[in-house]
Amino acid sequence: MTNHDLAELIFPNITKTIADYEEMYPKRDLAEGAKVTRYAPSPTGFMHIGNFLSAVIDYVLAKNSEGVFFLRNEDTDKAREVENAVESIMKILSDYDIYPDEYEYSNTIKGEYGPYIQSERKEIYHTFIKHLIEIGRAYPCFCSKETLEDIRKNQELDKERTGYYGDYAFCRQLTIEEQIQKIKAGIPYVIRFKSSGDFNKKFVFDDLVKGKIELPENDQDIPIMKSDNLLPTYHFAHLVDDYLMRTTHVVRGEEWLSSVPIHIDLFKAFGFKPPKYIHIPLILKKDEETGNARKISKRKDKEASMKYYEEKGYPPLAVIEAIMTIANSNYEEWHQNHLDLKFTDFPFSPKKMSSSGAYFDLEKLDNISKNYISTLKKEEVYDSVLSWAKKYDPSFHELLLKEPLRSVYIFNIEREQKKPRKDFVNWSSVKEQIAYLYDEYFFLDWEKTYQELTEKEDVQLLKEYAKIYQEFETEDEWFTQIKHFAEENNYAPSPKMYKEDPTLYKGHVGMICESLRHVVTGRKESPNLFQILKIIGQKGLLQRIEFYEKGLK
RNA sequence: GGCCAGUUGGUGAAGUGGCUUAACACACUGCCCUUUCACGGCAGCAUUCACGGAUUCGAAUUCCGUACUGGUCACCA
Repeated sequence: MTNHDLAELIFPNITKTIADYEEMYPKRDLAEGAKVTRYAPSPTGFMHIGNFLSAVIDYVLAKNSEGVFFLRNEDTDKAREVENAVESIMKILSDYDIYPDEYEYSNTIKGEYGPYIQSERKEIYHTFIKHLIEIGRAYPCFCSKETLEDIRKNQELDKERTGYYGDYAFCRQLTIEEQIQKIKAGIPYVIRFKSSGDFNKKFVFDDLVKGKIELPENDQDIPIMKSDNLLPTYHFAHLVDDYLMRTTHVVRGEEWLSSVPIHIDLFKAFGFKPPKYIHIPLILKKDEETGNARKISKRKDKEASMKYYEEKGYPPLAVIEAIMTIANSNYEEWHQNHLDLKFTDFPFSPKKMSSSGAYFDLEKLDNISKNYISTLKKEEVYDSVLSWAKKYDPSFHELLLKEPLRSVYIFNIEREQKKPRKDFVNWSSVKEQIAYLYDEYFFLDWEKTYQELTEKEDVQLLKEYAKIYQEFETEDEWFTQIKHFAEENNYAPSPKMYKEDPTLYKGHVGMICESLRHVVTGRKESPNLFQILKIIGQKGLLQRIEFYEKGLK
């Protein structure tokens, strides 16, 4: 009995060889230096911001070098899979202007290196495993979950390293006859990789972010094929897929760093050259309870999901800017100097990436987003708010549709100037910012409208002003009039005059403006009053003053 | 516990032996501008790079040790 017999017993239907596949998936015909990257999520229907970061880096790396970026569906864990996961991933990516060159879902396939769905690559994996068995580098393991658990407990008790290695690798010592006999007896088994390393020996690994790291050699006989569905584990799929798909750069989270020895051992067993690795830092968050940094969590942190940014209505480019700043902190500066270029043109450098965990700072994102929105044209703002509201605020959407001109006008207040206002952080905050201009919201609820204000305004004075209010062409004219009005009512026409001798006046013109603003907008701050008054007109002004007065009692 | 990594201000960080009296951005504070808020302008905000020791004429930057933090140790990726 030989390894060959064992291999034939386990994989009787596998007739292709590794060489066959190498021929089917030849070296990619790309220019020198072109990078082949991939985004390889498991289809759980949830995109974590850390995964998104790696996808963005993958994409930039590929586009930057005229390489290829492909999407691979890692669906070997059938228990966690959700429907249409790939479509939804493609959708999210496209929201951010990221388009994989190669991908596959339902009946659509693009690219020559597929299938891009792991569960459809079973035969390929089996071919590689069969080879490993034939050369004596893989074996069936019949240990039950309970046995494995026992081994671990004993190791912990003896203060030994945990795992399936050395003398603990019981099934490694089985003879081929025993193995064949057990298989024939129908005992379930996994296939394990026969490791070749010595844990006490180190090798140097060059990570593109972290630089040279000394790691122990791999002596763990890890499972490479699962017993129930005969699909490979991550480690083995990574080897086969990234080899055959000719991936040059693997971008993944730092949590993978500790499995690098396994991957290197695996590549060595086949005599393949491993890809370059870019282990990106984890995205962290300060834990409220402990005050320590911790990995941003899917369960606890809403901002861990890319869905959050869509719901809040952050413009995709603002999110990209924030993400790119984590990738390379000089991104913002570069972007400022190259406003005409896209993020894919950014010369991302793994070396410059911080090697410690990064915080995704929501405050910073707000700032980036505010700045970005302030540069948009009024129509762009209108369109964006409209499409956001369509999904997340139907009544607001209706209103915007009903009054497009008025809305666009409102969005344009203090926009077309050198330094535009920065009132809008994201689309979901727009309504609150401008609600006072819509009667539908303003007259809804007195308490709510004036909740910010505590001081009582001089209604009589405002009524007097409303009487003489007229719509002027220019702001200067308008302001001259209100100055006169101030003087007539014993208010100083400028704050300076008032400051010189406050006893001479009841106040100054600025105070009248402030009162006006409070009553008209219900807020302590608002854009230019002149323009607001223009929008609501004298009638609107009177209505608002009366509304305010009524609610005072 | 083993292995690996990280530790620069309120925050994110630049920085790889002298050009650093530590860049930039966010936040914060003050002043100025202004009809208000915002925007903008100016100024302030780490005598110091977790701690201890070593190498060196010279260290945030190299080495050793300590502490703390994180990751990992699944038939999950």
